[in-house]
Amino acid sequence: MLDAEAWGAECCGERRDAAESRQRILDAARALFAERGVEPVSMYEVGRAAGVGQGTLYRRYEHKGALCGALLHESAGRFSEEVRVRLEGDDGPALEKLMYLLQRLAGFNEENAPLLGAIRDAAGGERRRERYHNPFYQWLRETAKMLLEIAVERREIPPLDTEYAADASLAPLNIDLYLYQRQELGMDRGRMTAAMRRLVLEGLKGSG
Amino acid sequence: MLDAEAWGAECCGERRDAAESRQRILDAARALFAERGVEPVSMYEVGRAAGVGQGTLYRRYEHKGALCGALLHESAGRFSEEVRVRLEGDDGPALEKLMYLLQRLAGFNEENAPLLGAIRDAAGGERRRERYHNPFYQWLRETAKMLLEIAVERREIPPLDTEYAADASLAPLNIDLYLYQRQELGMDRGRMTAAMRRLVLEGLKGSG
DNA sequence: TCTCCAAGCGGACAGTTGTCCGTTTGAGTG
DNA sequence: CACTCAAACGGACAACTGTCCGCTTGGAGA
Repeated sequence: MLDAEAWGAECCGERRDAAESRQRILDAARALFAERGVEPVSMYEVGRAAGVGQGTLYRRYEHKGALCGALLHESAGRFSEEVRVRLEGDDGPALEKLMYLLQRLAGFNEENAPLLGAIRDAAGGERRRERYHNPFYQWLRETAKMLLEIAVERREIPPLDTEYAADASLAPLNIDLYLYQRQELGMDRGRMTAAMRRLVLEGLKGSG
Repeated sequence: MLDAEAWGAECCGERRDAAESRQRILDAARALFAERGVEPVSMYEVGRAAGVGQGTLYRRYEHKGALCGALLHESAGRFSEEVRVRLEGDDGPALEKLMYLLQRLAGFNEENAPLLGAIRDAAGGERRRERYHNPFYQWLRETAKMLLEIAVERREIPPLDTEYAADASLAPLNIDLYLYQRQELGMDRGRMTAAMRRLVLEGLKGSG
């Protein structure tokens, strides 16, 4: 499960001054991001606006991606909880549930595009591994894999490499491609959902 | 077609001093990258090693991604040429040809991982669009789309949204996911190829 | 050959990231 | 309350990106 704290929430035994710094950083970031968007705001500015030194800022959030992750925490928790509830029931085909996951993920991309973009940008160079090696993606991956395993068990689909198939199913929803399709290519959500549905449920060779 | 120059080769009417600078920059970059890897080398260092000022360096290559693109030029040209030749013949199913494209792309990732990673890293923030809006990806995309259209025409597969399907087929081969699967998850190429083949040729529901 | 100027040059610079380190402080313990 | 020290603080700092701008130069035309 994707627990609280997964992507950078408050830790537990925080000293009072530390908690206050954290809150001031988050408030300042929220305000600046709301005013000017996420991308053009630097960590330097956040620190200045929050009235904390560089050391304090980076001690709490070691890069902009971590800060954005913390801001995304609530939204991500809601998302994973809603998905959990829907998947819990024993009703309906597992592939249908996988489609639900993917559609909800598209919605999550839509709602949180700027923060997700910033998180992605921050995970470059020596932080490349964090792009996939993070609790949120791990949860997506495990959930998709589980659904595919159930689908195989129930003979909805023949056996296949569920681990690879999970990554492959999620890959078209990576934030960069998603934004490219939406903003540059002008695809609408309905079209993308329909096309994705076709590919997931029928594959290329499906009955159309 | 992916022409020369697509990703940043020499331009045509270059002044002699400019050509010399460009060559020195490329030589210095190649040497530094070979010695220490791509990621930890900064543009600043490349400029210093090449003996050119910042202005000259950035006039030629406006960011590290562009420099890496230029270094990749030859390899990318070879790749697209080889694919072109294979696809030219009128023989065999279009889906087989799509698989060929994807497998060769996996090989391209493998051979050029560090440069591709650096290019990706450089395309963040206000340069997000360049991640997909570049001649190389456009060529991949158009090629995949064309093969899917042929497959539909020839009744290899039922009609579908070829544009979306092209992006979706290429998405699992994005360099970040590819490296994660290879390096973090320890998947081997054979497994990935087999799993991809299954998904492309049969879809999830295929005859297994 | 001389003139001219667009193209090219380099280095200073502002703004940023992320680290380091000496100083301060909050919260347990006696 | 006084003591202690790990935790937290802030600001200086080195390194880097990308821009700007005044100076230089290759090469085209007279």
